[in-house]
Amino acid sequence: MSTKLDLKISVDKLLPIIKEVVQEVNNLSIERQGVLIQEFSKYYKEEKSFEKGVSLQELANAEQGKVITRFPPEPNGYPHIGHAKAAIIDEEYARMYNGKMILRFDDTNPLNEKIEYYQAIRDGLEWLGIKPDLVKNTSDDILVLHNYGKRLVSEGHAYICTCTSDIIHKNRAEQIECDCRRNQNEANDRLHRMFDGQYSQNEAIIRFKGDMQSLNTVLRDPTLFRIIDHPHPLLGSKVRVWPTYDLAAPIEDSMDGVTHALRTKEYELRNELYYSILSRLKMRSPILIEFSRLEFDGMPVSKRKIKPLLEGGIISSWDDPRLPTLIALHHRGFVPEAIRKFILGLGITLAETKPPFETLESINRKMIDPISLKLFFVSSPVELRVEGGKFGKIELRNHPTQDLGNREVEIANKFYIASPDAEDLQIGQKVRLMELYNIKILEIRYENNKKVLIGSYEGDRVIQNIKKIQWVAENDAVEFSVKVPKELFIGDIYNPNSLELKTGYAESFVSKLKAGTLVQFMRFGFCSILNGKSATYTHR
RNA sequence: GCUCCGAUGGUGUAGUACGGCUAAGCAUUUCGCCCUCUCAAGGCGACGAUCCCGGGUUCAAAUCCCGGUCGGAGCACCA
Repeated sequence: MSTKLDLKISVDKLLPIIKEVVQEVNNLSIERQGVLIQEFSKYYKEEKSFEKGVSLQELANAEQGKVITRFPPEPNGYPHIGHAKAAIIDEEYARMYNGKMILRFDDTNPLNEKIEYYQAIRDGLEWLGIKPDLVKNTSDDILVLHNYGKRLVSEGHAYICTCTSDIIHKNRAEQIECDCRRNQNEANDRLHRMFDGQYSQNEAIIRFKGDMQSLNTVLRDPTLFRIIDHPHPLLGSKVRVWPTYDLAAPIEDSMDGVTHALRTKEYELRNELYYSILSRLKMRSPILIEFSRLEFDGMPVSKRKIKPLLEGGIISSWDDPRLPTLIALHHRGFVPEAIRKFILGLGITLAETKPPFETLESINRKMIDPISLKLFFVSSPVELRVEGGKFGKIELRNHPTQDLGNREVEIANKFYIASPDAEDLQIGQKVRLMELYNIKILEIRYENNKKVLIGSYEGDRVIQNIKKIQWVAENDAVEFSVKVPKELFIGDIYNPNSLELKTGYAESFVSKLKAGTLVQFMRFGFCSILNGKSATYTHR
């Protein structure tokens, strides 16, 4: 009815009829109602593609209220757009089925984890508006994991291998089982030594009895535990025997009740191992689903590429606007709703592609347009003197259609306009100073080698079809600069011109704004305020 | 090298499990027009895909089968 205008108009006439029908239906038995619903549903085909791009396709074997997903980042760096994809998909599915979503820090390698990163990931998720139903660490379960490992060994599904990594590597390639695997009678003894600290790092590992003949090399007796003598950010040096991802992930997922475990597609080959470990342990197995990684062209996500730039001082921090980290996107002026909509629009695909950053920008632009203060900034300013114009205080609107308040500006006869505009103007041309008045260019001269435009006041009324330009009053101008991020990498190499600095004057009003305020500098672009003197360019 | 995965307009995707309703929807980009005190937003429109290639099955294939090509991943005591 909401889409049929004629019905809408005559709603008061329809109301009695509607009430009658509702009464009639309510008098029927529940069974009868069910039968009728079935019948009627035949006439109403589901509109599948309704609001496409904002909802995910159905999950296999998903029951309302019973779906549990999990987002398992390793706390080894700042979360980026790739993490956002995984986390948003996990959360969206949990929400879609009225289920639960777990945030699990997969912190099983003390060499990589840092306490700082646990927090950075939490902050990133919070910004995205993701509230996990449970937050835990894989390391919380370290003893349980040890027990499962011991069980695998004592039941003959795993063994302690003391071969060198070279030998292991070679045997894998040649599909040969080593003696460690074959001597089951030594297993228990070795097991004790493993956990009693009698082996040193690199001396022994626990390996899964997979299948050395398998074409899937992951199955050729992969490592389940190794010894790492390095303090863990949460457990210190108490623990030396650490599980690998291959062991920890399936057990944790199974124990946590995860029904649908989503991961990126580079894990595809490990699915067989995952299921195999759980079945040897006779544990319930989640459904594994994979999707492609998310990365932008020229904006690498990999720590391998970013860390050198950071360490070399080329990039000063993880929130540099050229980076795809969540904190960078945030500080640059992207809103979390835009990230979510963008990611959901991508869907779950196995195709390895790099979506256009412009699409994200476009979504964001539409979202921030109504909430951005519309202000003036002139880059590479050129002086403009107006004869016959008014002096004194005037009020300017902060947004043409939204109520975002006004600002007061004191004007005189001197202004600055942006150099690209100044270059364009011809003598005799009429142009409007936005929100102020019209002028005519009388003269273009040079004073001390600097261009100065002289114009005359030509009335207040808005004239169609003349150029409208932004301006800053001379006595209201503050020096201002905007950082404009470009592609960090071109192909595989660092782009030295990836950060451009545009300098000029902005209205003094900007110095009153809090960091993070979103503005649109008219005819320049959307920006996020950094402080009273600078901003970061969000996008055009 | 071996194994696995993928392949729809410039880009990202929908559709592909149950072949016809789709010579293919949406978004983005680009370009017009309208609106507008912005180079933004909004409205309208246009350009743009023989659905990687070659065979086959079928009355009918983007959708099924076979064989290629190209791209990605794995072959870690990382996750």
